[in-house]
Parts: sequence; C-alpha cells; structure tokens
Amino acid sequence: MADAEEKPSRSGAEQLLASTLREHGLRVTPDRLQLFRTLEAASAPLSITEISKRMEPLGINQATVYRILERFTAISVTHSVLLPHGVVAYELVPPFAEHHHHLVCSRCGRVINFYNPELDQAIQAVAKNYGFTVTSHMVEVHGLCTECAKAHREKKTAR
Amino acid sequence: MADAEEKPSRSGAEQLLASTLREHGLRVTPDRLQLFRTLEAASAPLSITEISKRMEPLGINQATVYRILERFTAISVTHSVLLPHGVVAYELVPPFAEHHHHLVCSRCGRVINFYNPELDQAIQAVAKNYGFTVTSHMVEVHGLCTECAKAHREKKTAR
DNA sequence: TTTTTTGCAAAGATTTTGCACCTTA
DNA sequence: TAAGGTGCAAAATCTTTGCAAAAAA
Repeated sequence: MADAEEKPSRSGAEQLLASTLREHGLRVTPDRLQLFRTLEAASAPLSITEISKRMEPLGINQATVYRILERFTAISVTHSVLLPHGVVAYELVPPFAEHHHHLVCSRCGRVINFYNPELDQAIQAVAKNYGFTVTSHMVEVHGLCTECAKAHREKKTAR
Repeated sequence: MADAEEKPSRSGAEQLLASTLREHGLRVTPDRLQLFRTLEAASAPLSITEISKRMEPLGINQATVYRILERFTAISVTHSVLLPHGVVAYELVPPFAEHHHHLVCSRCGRVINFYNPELDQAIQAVAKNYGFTVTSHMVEVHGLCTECAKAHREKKTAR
C-alpha cells in the first residue's frame, strides 16, 4: 500500500468519495483515494492497463486495481466506456465528474468531452416511449478531429 | 471448417458481404458466411464467447472466430459495443443491419433496438460544432425495461 | 497455381482467487 | 476487535501466433 507519511487534506470530491464508500460499508483506503485521484487527473477515460501502469509506481498491486475498479463501478463511482478498437476504459461518473460524452479521434486518440442537452433529451424521450427506466447512458462518437481530418485530406491530395 | 454439402443460395445480405469481402481482397469462405449469419440471426449484440459457443458446433475454431471478427471489424462489417458489466459485444453495422442504438436492461439483459432521428441530429450538431468528422457513433442506454422496473417496484413494496 | 484462410497447439496476456497479513472504523 | 482490504503467487481465462495443411480465386 502507499506510503501515508503526511495526511493531505481531502478535496471536496475526495470527501464525497469517502462518504459514498462508507455508505456502502466500504472503507476509505489510501489505494482507493489514489486510484480516484488518478481518474480525476486524467483528461480521458483510462484502460485498466493504463491505470495499473500509473498505480504501480505508487506500490499498488494489479489485483488491487481490478478489485477497486470493480467496487467503484458497483457503487457507481466509475463506469466503463468503449474506445475505438474495442478497448474498455474507465472514468468517473457524476457527481464525481460532470456528465458528458465523448468525441474520440480514431487517428490520434484524442478525446473531446462534450455535453449536449438536446441529445440527452432525445434519449429520455426514446426511453419514455419504451417505458424504459434509464440509469445511465453512454454516447461515443468516433471519427477524425479537425487536425487529423486536415492531415488526412492533405495526404489524399498529395498522392 | 463447416460442411458444405449443399450450397444454399445466398441472401441479399450475403451477396453484399461477399462483394465487400472481395473489394478488400478477402475471400468468401464458409466460416465467414456462417459467422455473418450468426450475427444476422441474433437479436442482440453477441460477445466473442457467445459467438464462439455458437460456431463451435459447426466445427469452427475459436482462433478463426477471433480472426474473422478482427477482419469484419476492420472492413466495417461489424463493430463492437459495450454491454453492462463491461462486456464487449459485436453486431453488424449498416448496410448489413439497420442503423440503431440500444436500450439494455441491466436486470434481465434484454436489448431493445431503437432509432431516433433527433438523437442522430444532435450528435451531428455537436460534431459540427467541434469540427469533428464522424465515422460512427454508439449510444447505449442502460436501465430497467418495463417488466423489470415493475418487478423492482413490487419487490420494494413487499418488504 | 498462387494467395488466403483455417486448425492446432503453444505462447502470451489478462483476470481472478486463496490465503496470510495489514488497516480501517 | 471485528470486518474489510491488500500483496503475492498460483490458477483460470482469454487472445494471439507460428506453421503446415486445406481452400478460394
């Protein structure tokens, strides 16, 4: 487990994580806080491999990463999303992060977060129509970001 | 490989698959047709495990299933989607299947396909706003279907 | 006949587990 | 102190690969 010489003050999000864990009878441990911070700091969803890679230097075991992600997902602190090439990645969900969706560039891998109320409304409308009770939804848009689309056009012109 | 005693006439979709394969310099084989038919017949996306399970009785090897799915996805005959619990599943994409999204019941696993033009428009609007060129998009809505929501309410009332 | 595809089995990765020891509450 | 959590290493799974035989074009 991680060294805890100093006990840094917890941010608001960390306080919220702590109470959520306790509500579910789970304990607040340095490893869980650390993994949470890693996801908070990431600008995009992270694969398990990537998370493990970042946790290892902190002395956190792979098996622990699997176990924490499983629990975090069970209590809705995180959820998984699908990146291009069938890669599963994890990220925080509200209220630990703002509700959003992704535009993922399949060329450079860049991930742009966005939120569009009309889109969410359309989903609600569909669900209502089918008598479906929504607990979560995921929208992943794949394609090319501006830069890559430009590079792609130039490459085509060049040949 | 599968027994090919009789050579059944190919459906329109299969003809299309055949020409798509040829366009990409790939061959039309019984195994590929079989996997294609399996996805066509499925009412919901199938995990690799599920696909393998259905192919095995037909004498198709697991390694072959992996290889075919990889190629099908590369030439956009299939794509992967994420079901609840982080399970990756495959399904056909247009023009091999109609464009649609999913409402997935996390209790009974039922999958309802839907299509909503407003939703697609909202995605296009967002993409345009970010100068993003969309090649594909995926919308997965998780929650409870009517029956399961009802069962869930009754269970709560009962206790 | 040439080029792909597939089966098989081995090699590699990824995940899951049991259990003893350590922490949190 | 009781109930969890974590490290470690082994087991179980899942994927990928090399290569020879079989099939498609």
